[in-house]
Amino acid sequence: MHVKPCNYSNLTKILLSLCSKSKSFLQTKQTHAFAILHGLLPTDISISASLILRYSAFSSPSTCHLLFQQALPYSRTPFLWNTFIRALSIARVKHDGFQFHVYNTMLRTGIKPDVHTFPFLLKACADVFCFKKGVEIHGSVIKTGFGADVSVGNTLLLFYGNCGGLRETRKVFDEMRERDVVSWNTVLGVFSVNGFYLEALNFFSLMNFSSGMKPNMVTFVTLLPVCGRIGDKRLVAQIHGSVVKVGFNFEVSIGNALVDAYGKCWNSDDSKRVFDEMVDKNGVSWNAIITSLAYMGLNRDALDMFRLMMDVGLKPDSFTISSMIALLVELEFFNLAKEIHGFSLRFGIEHDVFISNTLIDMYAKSGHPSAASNVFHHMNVRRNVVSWNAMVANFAQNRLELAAIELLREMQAHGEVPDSITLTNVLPACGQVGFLRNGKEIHGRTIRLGSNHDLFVSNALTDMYAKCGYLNLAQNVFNNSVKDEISYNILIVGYSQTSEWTKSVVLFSEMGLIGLKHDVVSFMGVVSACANQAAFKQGKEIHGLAVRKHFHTHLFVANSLLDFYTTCGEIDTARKLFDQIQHKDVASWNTMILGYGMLGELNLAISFFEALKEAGIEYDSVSYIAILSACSHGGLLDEGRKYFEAMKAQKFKPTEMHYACMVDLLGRAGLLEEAEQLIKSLPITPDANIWGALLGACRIFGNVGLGCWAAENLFKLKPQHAGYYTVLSNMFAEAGKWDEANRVKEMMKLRGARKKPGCSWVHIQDQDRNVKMGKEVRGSRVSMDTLIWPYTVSKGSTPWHPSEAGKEQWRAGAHIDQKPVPEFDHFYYQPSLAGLPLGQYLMLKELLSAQF
DNA sequence: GCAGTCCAAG
Repeated sequence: MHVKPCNYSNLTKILLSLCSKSKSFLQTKQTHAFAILHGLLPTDISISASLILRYSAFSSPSTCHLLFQQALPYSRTPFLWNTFIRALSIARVKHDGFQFHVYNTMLRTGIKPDVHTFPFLLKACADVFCFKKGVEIHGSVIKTGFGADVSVGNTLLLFYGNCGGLRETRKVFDEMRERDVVSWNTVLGVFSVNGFYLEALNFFSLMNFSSGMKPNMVTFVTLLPVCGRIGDKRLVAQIHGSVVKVGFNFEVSIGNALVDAYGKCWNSDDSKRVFDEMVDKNGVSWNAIITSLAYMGLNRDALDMFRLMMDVGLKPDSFTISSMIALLVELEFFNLAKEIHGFSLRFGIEHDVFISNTLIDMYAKSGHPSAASNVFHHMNVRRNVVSWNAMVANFAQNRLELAAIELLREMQAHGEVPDSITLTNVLPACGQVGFLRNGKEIHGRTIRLGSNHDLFVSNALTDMYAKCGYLNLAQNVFNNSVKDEISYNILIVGYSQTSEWTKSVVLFSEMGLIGLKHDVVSFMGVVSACANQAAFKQGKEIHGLAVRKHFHTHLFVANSLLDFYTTCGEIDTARKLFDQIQHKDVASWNTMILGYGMLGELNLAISFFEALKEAGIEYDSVSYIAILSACSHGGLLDEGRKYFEAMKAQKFKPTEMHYACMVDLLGRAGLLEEAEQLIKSLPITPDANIWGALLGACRIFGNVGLGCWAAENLFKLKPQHAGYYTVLSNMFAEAGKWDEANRVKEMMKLRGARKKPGCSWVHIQDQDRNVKMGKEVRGSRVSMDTLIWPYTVSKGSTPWHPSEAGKEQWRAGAHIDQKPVPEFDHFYYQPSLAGLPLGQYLMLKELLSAQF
């Protein structure tokens, strides 16, 4: 048998081509060692070049550099230089523009660039959006006379197209001496990726009908996504016709593009038909049909198609896996998504930036922020901007706002440039914690980035300002942007919690007038606006509208209505609505408990709380706030203590709000010392609500000493809050200590604390009357958000009253002239429970009022 | 040359 003499050079080349197919780092390293062992490396430049390219695929620019340096100087031909430049681009050496340094070194060494050098350099510029460098290289192209070369011209087109200079692209195209089909396709692609879809279509007809250039397959593959983007079914069908005419319809890539394009214009029948009729199918075809179905919202069909793909015995690739996980996250099938991830591990395709990104998203959306971080930190592929964005979203959506804001800094330190999606992700975090300064900074950035007119961005900005309590700034962004339903909802909800609540109602009706549809959030916002101000008439009208439009059955809207009727004192109506809600959630129950507590129906409050425990609904810490506040309203000391102990015995950790309730409960029962002890032994720093409760109690019982202590702490926390000064001053006055009383008033003036005039809307016998607050309001419906303390008189249970002296004064109405009504944001007066936990809302309010 | 990941109101 004749054995061919072994040619190690050829063998290495074969091995390298195998490495290219298997994409195995280990094999590449083994081949590298093999080449060194057989003395091929410093001399054989074709092997050096191949290895450099192989390593570039694993983002190892340093190894590429080493291989290049090891190559003997005389063997460094333009070919090797070009390969090195190209490898650096593939390895994505972005930050330092090392390619250009290499190019300059090449020129200095006396090597003349050849016809391949410029395309590689221009491609590098296009990839890293380096406009200045590209223009410079364009200059060298002209100087060296390579401008006439069609492939150089084509990369120039690509460069100018990528870096956004559409005018320049056209100019280069028009000035090209020679054009081939690639030139036409490149411009077509440039139009397509930059969103100039109509221009792309015009350009295609120019090519097809006027230039005499015959479109090739690439032309159609580039054109079809454009048709899909435009969403024109007839256009896709037309292109489909042309494709059939020139006989490209049996090509896999054309079939794939057709499946996708039909899907994008919501033509599921033709999308499926093209897929079924494809003679040749590859993985892309299956991915295309799966993503098309998912795009059209046919999630179940997409899932079935994935199963079919597995049944046929096709191996899913990273495209399949990432889109399947995204699909399952959308369906909230988190367990199934994890299973699919397991699949990908088995197939060894988890090292993909797309898969990692979807995994981050999956864990974030399923409420496992640390698992998401874990994926992020252990990614063994290069993170891209989407990875960072997903992480920012992970933090922002899982109540780790500070981490989200911090990550924005960190990503820049890692050389990643935030895009408009990053900013839309951080903005909610800024709003959530009331970081106005950071929010404004980001606003500035969006303007510099030119993305402030992006609907997502402008909505996020509006929301951020609204959440920070700057409705004027929110309105400003709103006025200067395009608006959709969400923009309106943001402002409706934003105004609903303020004194300008009527703007919510105005925006609500304006929405209808300009043809935008109200949705659940619009109704929720406007009802809660009415609830906050006890605007009974408007609220009832909107309730009527909600019924007509069938929104009243939606849980969130129903909860807002409950809140509305309870704050308006219409507890019986609230009860009727409550009974009609089919699937009540914990907020529905909490609202009722708080409502009954507020109106002094203590037995009902307690029986509702007990019923909630029985109902099999997971009650939360807000439920305890509601029942504790009911107990303190009714002076039910023992019950309150019992519930507080029961709560601690469970998994609930008492928050500031719970302690405030307890201080209030003890204080009103006259157990001021015990309240004092409780505050001193707190495991947390007492907040304004806790001190406020103590101050209120001291005021009732005329305990000036303790009251001073509470007030001092309040002054530290909220120096601008007029209410606290007033209460303290009045306490001194009642104790006959006029000097001290005046001193407190002086202090208040000095610190610039302003009092706000108070007034309350009382509805008596369906008549709206604006009355001065403080009158006996027995049996009427009262909005209590401006009262100093809740003054409720109930039938049926033991009424609780302020101290006799205080009561007398109250009855006489003497305080109306003497005492300004302080704005006192104690939690009783903010009974907005709809949808979200009260505690959180108040914490936010607290943060919002903090000075920056 | 085709396909996939991240974003706003509650």
